[in-house]
Amino acid sequence: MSKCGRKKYIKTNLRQMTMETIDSQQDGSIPDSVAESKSAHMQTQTGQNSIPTLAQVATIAETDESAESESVIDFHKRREILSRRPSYRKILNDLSSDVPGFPKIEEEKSEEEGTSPNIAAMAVPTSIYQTSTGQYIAIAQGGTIQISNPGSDGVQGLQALTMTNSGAPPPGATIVQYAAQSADGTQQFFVPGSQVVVQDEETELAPSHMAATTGDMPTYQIRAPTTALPQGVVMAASPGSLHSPQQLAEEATRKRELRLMKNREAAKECRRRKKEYVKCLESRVAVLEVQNRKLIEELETLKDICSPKTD
DNA sequence: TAGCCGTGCCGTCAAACCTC
DNA sequence: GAGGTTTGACGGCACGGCTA
Repeated sequence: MSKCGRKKYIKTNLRQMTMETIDSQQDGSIPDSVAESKSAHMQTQTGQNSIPTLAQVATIAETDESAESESVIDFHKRREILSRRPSYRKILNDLSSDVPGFPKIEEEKSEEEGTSPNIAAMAVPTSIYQTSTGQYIAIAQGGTIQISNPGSDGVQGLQALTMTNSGAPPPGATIVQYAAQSADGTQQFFVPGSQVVVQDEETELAPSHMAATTGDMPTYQIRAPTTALPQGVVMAASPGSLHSPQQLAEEATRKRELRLMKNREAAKECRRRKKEYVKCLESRVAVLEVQNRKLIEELETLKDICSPKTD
């Protein structure tokens, strides 16, 4: 196993165990089948070159069963337990409903509500957000977005970025998805159908996401479609206008690019949520530890009060 | 200083999950 | 059930710390 694979395997196990711990906290017990499958999972770590999938883990654990009927039942049990868990947001919101004051991952606001769907809403009543890079983003009623750099004090000195993100795009508009500077997500720019957005050659060499991660903001130009398109720019075409196999291939490529771009952004957002989720769990652990200490102290105090009576 | 190791982040794929 | 969303898994890269 490569070092990378080893690292990821450890991470995977860690998460697996963490999730089981959470479940056991909620249920009050760890199911036997989980423990079994976990041990099977751990066994594979020492002598195997490949990382077992959940199904493989279940299969490995299954071989240990003596009774066939039991193994079938356990297999399904394990499959249920090891099957995909609810999203981080769902888990966290479930937890937050149990524990008052526990932070919630906000449901993403739809665009008509005036907030960018990919900016973390931090349960602040005002429409001012801070990105992971420290930038402040304020969203005005009219959909105007203002951005200030972390260097400026608070939200003062905001610079207006003329952009509307409410309502439906105008008819025939081309939606251009644009990777923002941070991993906070994407913004959509509606461009009239007679024009296209072209990334400048300087930033074109590296993909936009690379520029985003390196901190170099990609720049774009709006051009007429008659001009030669640089590499990497894919024009959208209406499905009815496709005739030749080449056009079909281009359409397929365009769809694939779109899908990859969306998934790229989704993966970023998922990782952000995961981090937030882990942070929330850590803070919950801290709170519970404090509670636990207080209860122990209280118990000791009560013991002290009660003990003279028994003597 | 080169090599190794651990860690973090990213893009992609695939499958589970969700919504309509 | 189709299509979109979410997330686990994987490979790759970059970077910093450690050691011979």
